[in-house]
Amino acid sequence: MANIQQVAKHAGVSVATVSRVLNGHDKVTAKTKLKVEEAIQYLNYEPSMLGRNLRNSESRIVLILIPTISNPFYFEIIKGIENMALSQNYSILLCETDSKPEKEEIYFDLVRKKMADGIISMDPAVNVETLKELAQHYAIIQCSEYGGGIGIPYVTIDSEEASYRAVKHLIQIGHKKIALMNSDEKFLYARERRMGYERALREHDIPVNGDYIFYTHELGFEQGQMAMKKILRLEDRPTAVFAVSDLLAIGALKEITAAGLHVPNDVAVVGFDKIDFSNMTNPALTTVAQPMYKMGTVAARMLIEKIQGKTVDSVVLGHELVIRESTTG
Amino acid sequence: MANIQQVAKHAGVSVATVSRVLNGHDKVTAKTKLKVEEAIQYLNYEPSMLGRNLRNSESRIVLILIPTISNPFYFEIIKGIENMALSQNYSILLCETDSKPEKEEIYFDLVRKKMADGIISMDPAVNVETLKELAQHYAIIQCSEYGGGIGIPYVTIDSEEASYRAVKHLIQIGHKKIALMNSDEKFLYARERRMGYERALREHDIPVNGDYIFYTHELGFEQGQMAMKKILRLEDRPTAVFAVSDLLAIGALKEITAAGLHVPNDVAVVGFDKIDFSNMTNPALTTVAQPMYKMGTVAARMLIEKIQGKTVDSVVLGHELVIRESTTG
DNA sequence: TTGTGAAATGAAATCGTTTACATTTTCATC
DNA sequence: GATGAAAATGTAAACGATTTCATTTCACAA
Repeated sequence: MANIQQVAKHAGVSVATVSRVLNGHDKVTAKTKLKVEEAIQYLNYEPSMLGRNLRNSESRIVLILIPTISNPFYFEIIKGIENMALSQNYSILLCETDSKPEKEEIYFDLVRKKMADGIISMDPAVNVETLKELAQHYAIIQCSEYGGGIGIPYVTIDSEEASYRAVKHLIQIGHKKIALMNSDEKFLYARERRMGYERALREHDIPVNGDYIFYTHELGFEQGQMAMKKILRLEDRPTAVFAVSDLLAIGALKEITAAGLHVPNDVAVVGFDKIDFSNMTNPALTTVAQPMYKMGTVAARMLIEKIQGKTVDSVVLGHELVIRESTTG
Repeated sequence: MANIQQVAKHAGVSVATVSRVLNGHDKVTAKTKLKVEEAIQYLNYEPSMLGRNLRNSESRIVLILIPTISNPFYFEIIKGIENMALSQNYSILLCETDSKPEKEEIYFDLVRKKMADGIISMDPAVNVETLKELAQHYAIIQCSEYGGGIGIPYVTIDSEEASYRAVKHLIQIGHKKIALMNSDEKFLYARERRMGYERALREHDIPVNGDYIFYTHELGFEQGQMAMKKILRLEDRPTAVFAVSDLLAIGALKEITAAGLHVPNDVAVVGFDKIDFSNMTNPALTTVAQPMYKMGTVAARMLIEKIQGKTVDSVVLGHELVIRESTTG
């Protein structure tokens, strides 16, 4: 609980000198450095970030905005962000918005009040207007989910292409009746993924059937179950389902099995995200892998550069289709 | 980017008065209050937490220490902590230790450097010595996992009793050959859960068979698979498995199915934690539910009281056995 | 010995608040 | 209108660091 004054006094030097040995930017004699270090040791001194932060007008904290902590999709991204941030002496504040503007506002306030130096937003439901306004004064990066054309740098994958390749895989193993389990098309990625789905179908002369396209309110397990129930009731039942999230796909899996049908013999299933759990199901899920860890590190690096006042460009990363039992048996 | 000085000037009052309307503790005339509020509005002023925090010697940030963010077990607890914290104007820094002392040290340093006001530790692998030493100067609460007798308040459940009831359930539906999939007994909860397991067996005159007890290094899916492989190779194969975490149990589930056996007809499975996924598997998992959200709110309340200098007592909460398909078909 | 420039150190301002204490204003009372 | 207590406001000192600028120290050459 000592402060820099006491260290200075104890070492017989000025506070400036103590600060210099603390930060190591400036030169000090080996002898005085030793004196100061002894005093630090003796007094068990730890520099207070509160003082330092005020003086430097920074908090060295970055905010991560996610809709909910329980979606495993975010794990690897968060790890990527965290590791990059830590290496640059930043800490991360993980913020669940629950897709509620009130909670969002609480966290936005944190940056307005200088408690955070910047934001990485992964919340597709974020209030774009506020974000835009905030971006004029503070460092903001969009990760994975993004609003296009609002002038905020983002890092993401090519959703349309990923979706195209997933559906093409289903076509190539013989499916023609392929359902799409999509989320609300107010989200850009949902529109892109439908376009990829349609492109794959068209390319193989399969007509797009509106009855095969389902929209869910959220991307969770229950929504997957509910949508699958509807799909199973269709009179001309699809033989394959492409779901835009693994949790949706896992819900479908459960529902198909519960109906006494077999995956993939009766219905094949493809998910999206390659969350850890997608490998734990029976059968293991075919899914699109996003380079999540990389997305995290890139987003963090971009944010830190933005904080430092540099201009940064958006980045589109690659993806990969992981073929497992839910399509190939 | 205005500061309190400029607001004061613009409103024609002193900074003290501005501070007073900001905080509302002290009395100000309705008229001056209006003037100040107008100035705040006009200048788009937001008080800086950096200045305030330094002056108040607090950061209003609490640390949550968890081994890994990808264990769903922690979700509800974290939500509980977060909501309670937010309601008291605290923010939470979620810290993954990966069970590595180096990372732990980074986060401990954050509280030493006053960047955080306290810690809620949920990491069973935490360095108890350092924690004990830290607890002499800073507010620390243990949640769910705890080292006993080290004088740091904790909130947890009665692991022994929960384990006892889970195993008793297996016995009551006719099982006699019950395997235990436990984690390393260097952890208190692991020892307690084995004791509960043994108590249930003894109470029904079933001898404890050392060959039926397995230890895993971590509590994940893969460890569950590996342990289950071993169990399936036993010549006198158990008819039931009690795993001390849901992820272990889910690994067991997958392995049993892969071996062409049926759950629960060939092998019944019980997990522990009632994570979201435990309901998404085929079959759904019987498991012990801990009152996670409550644990979180209680831990947060305890921590905040500790920060305020009050003395707090440890708390033991109730639990509940959730019976689903993996034991009853 | 003295002068010189470079290197090391110190003094004091600064970051943006809160608050103890001092001062002024207000207003009921005589 | 003077008096006084209570209410409102102002002044200035913290909080704990960093950094600019001024000053001292030092080594070395003349």
